Order: sequence, then C-alpha cells, then structure tokens
Amino acid sequence: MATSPSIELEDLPAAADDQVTPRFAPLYRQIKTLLTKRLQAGEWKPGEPIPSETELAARYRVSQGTVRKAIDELAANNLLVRRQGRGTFVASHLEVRTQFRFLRLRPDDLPQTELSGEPSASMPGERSVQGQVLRSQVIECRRMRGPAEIARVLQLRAGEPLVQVHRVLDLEGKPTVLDEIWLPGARFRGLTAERLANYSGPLYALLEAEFGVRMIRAEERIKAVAAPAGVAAVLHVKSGTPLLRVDRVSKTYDEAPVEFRRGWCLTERHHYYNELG
Amino acid sequence: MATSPSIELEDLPAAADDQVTPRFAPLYRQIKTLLTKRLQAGEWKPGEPIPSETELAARYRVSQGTVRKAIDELAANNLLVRRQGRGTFVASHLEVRTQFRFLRLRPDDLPQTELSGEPSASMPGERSVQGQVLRSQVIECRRMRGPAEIARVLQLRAGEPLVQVHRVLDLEGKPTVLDEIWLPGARFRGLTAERLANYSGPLYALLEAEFGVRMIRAEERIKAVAAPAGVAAVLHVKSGTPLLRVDRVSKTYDEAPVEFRRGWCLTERHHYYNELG
DNA sequence: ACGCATTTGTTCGTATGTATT
DNA sequence: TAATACATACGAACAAATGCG
Repeated sequence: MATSPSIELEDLPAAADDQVTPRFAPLYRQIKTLLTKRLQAGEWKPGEPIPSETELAARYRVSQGTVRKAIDELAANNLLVRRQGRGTFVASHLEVRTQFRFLRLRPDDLPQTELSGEPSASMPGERSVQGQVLRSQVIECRRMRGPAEIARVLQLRAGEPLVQVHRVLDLEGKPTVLDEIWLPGARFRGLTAERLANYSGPLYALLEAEFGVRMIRAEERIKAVAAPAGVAAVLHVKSGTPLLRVDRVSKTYDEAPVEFRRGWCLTERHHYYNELG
Repeated sequence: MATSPSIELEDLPAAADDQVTPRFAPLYRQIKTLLTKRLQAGEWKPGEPIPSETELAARYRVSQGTVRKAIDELAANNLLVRRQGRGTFVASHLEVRTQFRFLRLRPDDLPQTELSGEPSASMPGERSVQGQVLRSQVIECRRMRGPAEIARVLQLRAGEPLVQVHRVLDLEGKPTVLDEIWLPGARFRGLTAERLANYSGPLYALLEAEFGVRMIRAEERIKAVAAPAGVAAVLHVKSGTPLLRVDRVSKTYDEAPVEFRRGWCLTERHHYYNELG
C-alpha cells in the first residue's frame, strides 16, 4: 500500500452556524420543514416514493396546492424527485440520473452531443459517465484521530475518530485525480478497505446505501498549486506540475458536514466545469 | 502601454446550437417566451419595473396564476427580480445586490459574517465587495480581427472585428487576476480605452448601460497552469507559478455568446468558491 | 390493444395576507 | 389611511404520463 501523501492543511474554512429560523413561516414552509424532518428520520428510504400530494394534504389538513409548493422547493433542493404519473421519490445517489452529480471534471474534447448521455456500464470497475470512462481505485483506508483542522471542518471535537480514504480516479485510462477523504468515524463504523475494494460504484451511493447518510449539498474551494512529490508520483507527473486542488465540504440534511475531501486534479486534458447563473 | 501577454488558445470549447424547442408548450411557458422576447427587444430597461401580474394577465388573456408561474421561472433564471409590494423589475448588473454576481474568487480568510455585506464605496476606483477590496485597472483596449478560435466561440465569422481588453484586478491591494477579454466589435462600437479608463464600476454594468447588452448566464472552464512570462510579470510572481486559468463564455438572452474571457488567477491568498447542489 | 385508476402537471378563479408607497 | 403589488392559500377541473388488469 502506498504511503500517505503528506499534505498540509493550512487554510481550511471555519465552520459557521448562523442559521436564522424565523419564528413565523408560511404554511407551505412549515410543511416543507415537517417533510424534511421525516426524510431525515429515514421514514422513506432513498429511491422510494413518498405519499401522494393528495394524501399528504389530507394528512396535514392543508390544500393540495400548499403541499405542492412545499414539494416544489424540496425538489429544487434536490431532496426529492418528481415524476409525472408515478409519484414523488426520495432522491438517491444510486440512481443513474443523479450519479456523479458532484463531479465537475470534464474532458477538454468532449463533444456536446455526448453530454446528455446516461452512464453506461462496461468492464468491471469501469464506468462511462458523461462521455468519459471512469475508474476509481482505493489506495488506502484507515481509522485515525484526525488533525484538528479536519475535526473543526466536520464540527467534531478534536481527537474524535475519523476514517481516512485515499483513492485515485482514472479518466480515459490515465490517473487524473487523487482524492484524500475524511469521514466522521462514528457515522461510518463498518467502512473498511475491504468493503471499498469490493465496491465499484460511486462512493456517495455506498455511503447512502450502507450507512444511510445522504450527501445533499457541498461547498468547494479551488486553488492552483504545485504538485507535492507524493501526489505527483500517484498521478505520474513531475513534482511541481500545476494541479487543481479542490477542497470539498459535503453536507447532509440540516447543513451538517459529513465529509471533507481534498482532490488533486491533473488538468492537462481535463477541466473543471461550472455554470454561473 | 504594456505589450499583450502572448497566450495560446489551444482548446476552447466549440459552440453548440442544439436547442430543442418542443412544438407544444404549456401556457405559462408560452407567456414566459413572450416576456423574454419583450425583454430582449429592450421594451423595459434594466432596473425598470415590468407591468403588474394582473395587467399582464389581462394583456395576454390568461389568469394571474399563469403569469405568476412564468415570472417565477424568469426570476429563477435571473432575468427578473421580484419585490413584494413594489413590483417585478428587470434584473440589472447596475444594482448593488447583483453586482459581481459572476465573481467567484474569495479571500481565504474571509470571516463568514462579512459574506452577507453589501458592496460599499471607498476610495475612487476602489470598491469593497463581499468583504474584499477590489480595484480594476485596464492595461489595454484595442480593436482587432481576432483569432479564429475566439470567433468560433463567439459564433462570429473568422475575421470579424473584435474588441480586446486586458485588465488587472487588485484584491486587497495585490494584483491577483489578469483578465483577457474579447467582445464582438459590432455590438460594442463605442468601447474605447478612454471610456474604460473613466469608468470604475463593474464591466458588465457598463456594457449593459452603454450598449444594452445584458449578461445573463456564463460557462466557465478551469485549469491549473504554470504562469506564462507575460502573465507572471503583471501579477508580480515568478514565471511558472501555478495559476487558475478560468475561461468564461458569457451569454445574453437566447444563449447568444457575447463575451469570451480568459482570467489568470493567483490563488496564494484566494480561492475559487463554488456550491454544488 | 384497450381502458381505468392513480399521480403529477397545468389552469382557472377567489379570497386573504403582507409589504410598499 | 388607502391604493397597489406581490405572496399565500384554498378549491376545482382537466391534461398528460404511468402502470395495471
């Protein structure tokens, strides 16, 4: 097993907790809160349908339109997915439609026509997503008491147990991203190197299916840095090569952070894609 | 005047035009299209109110709720801004609330509390926005017949006239971003170095006020690169320093591209911030 | 292949609440 | 205070998509 690429954590953002909850909220927003709590409690599992609008309206003694507006917002927040004629479903990283929702790296020469393509399976451990062949390989997975900075970002007490995962993403057959991932040990008790090695799908799908933790939202902070020696070796480039360093804090319901990830991305043939509205 | 930093344009994305317009659309979406056309025609100017919902409902012979749903989507697309009790207004880069909407660079040590602060004026040519002091200085502005790649991205014929602007953004008093901007010459006929020098606000506000071109949406493609000598000199760093290279294509109504911009960003003390939903 | 029941999507109309001028 | 405009809430009806018998 490769040694851990030694990294410094000099400037992680501090966690803030200034949620302002107004005392009086419109009815549909109260319904939204109630539904969110039921989702958070795991009353309906990812991929399952929630009760119909008419049923919920009766349940909460409000009109169907009010329930509808609450669900509209939850769907806009990617907590639910509406399907005409079928029902409203709990969003899931297991669905092909929403797999790799957070992956923003694209090949430079991607034809526009392939962008809408759905992920397709191919060789074991390999997947084609958004027109690019993707392979993930876990380098390391161990339990540790993490650095204070990580604990702070994850809103844990310093010294609390963490799971640390290192992995390489191959895109188009070339090692392109080295991910260093930290998870709170308490939430992910059975997460082992073996479990990860036997699994080939998206990490968030595994975390959702096995540990019931759904990643809803994430913040990313991106810098250009010179590749440290350890990282450079894994990506087969010279030390000092410019890399994208993407720091991600992923959050679940109620904005609770449950993952910190630092990705080192080689952008010779790829780029980070973003849309500004 | 400084010489143009020589850059290569090896891998700009090709422009695609595969808008699928379904023949039959719901009423509210037809209304949305009609309103968009009137906005595009400049019937209402940025910052001005559009007619009230009841008035539009009467005008188009539909219910107020249908107009409301159309406006909801236009507001979600940042074309309109709703203000309870006042009316619905054409979005504008001139408003303090939406100034620098597309600026994603943040100082590393920004306290969360300052994030919500509104931009405030200070010294001439200097502005405080999102907790950071910002100063823009134009290095160069000239007319030219641009490279074929630029023309392609802007969906112009090769050899059509372009305006090229180079500028430096100072953040916290340090040169941090070198922007190389290309605009279609035809749309921006009176744009000169002098006009830019006399103006200190956001560029998009100028383009909107003087030339009636509103930037609605943009796509960015980001790479980590080694600073070329010309860029390094402007940013006061050693050649080869890792920089964020942010390529932006800005679009106006109907997805028409009207700006290509390449930003070279020093991320020693700053980062590119992004939220994933 | 057809029709039926279910569920979300669209549209209308009305009434009332809240913010602004 | 009054008028105006957007925001919320209700109820009803029909359209469109889906799944099933």
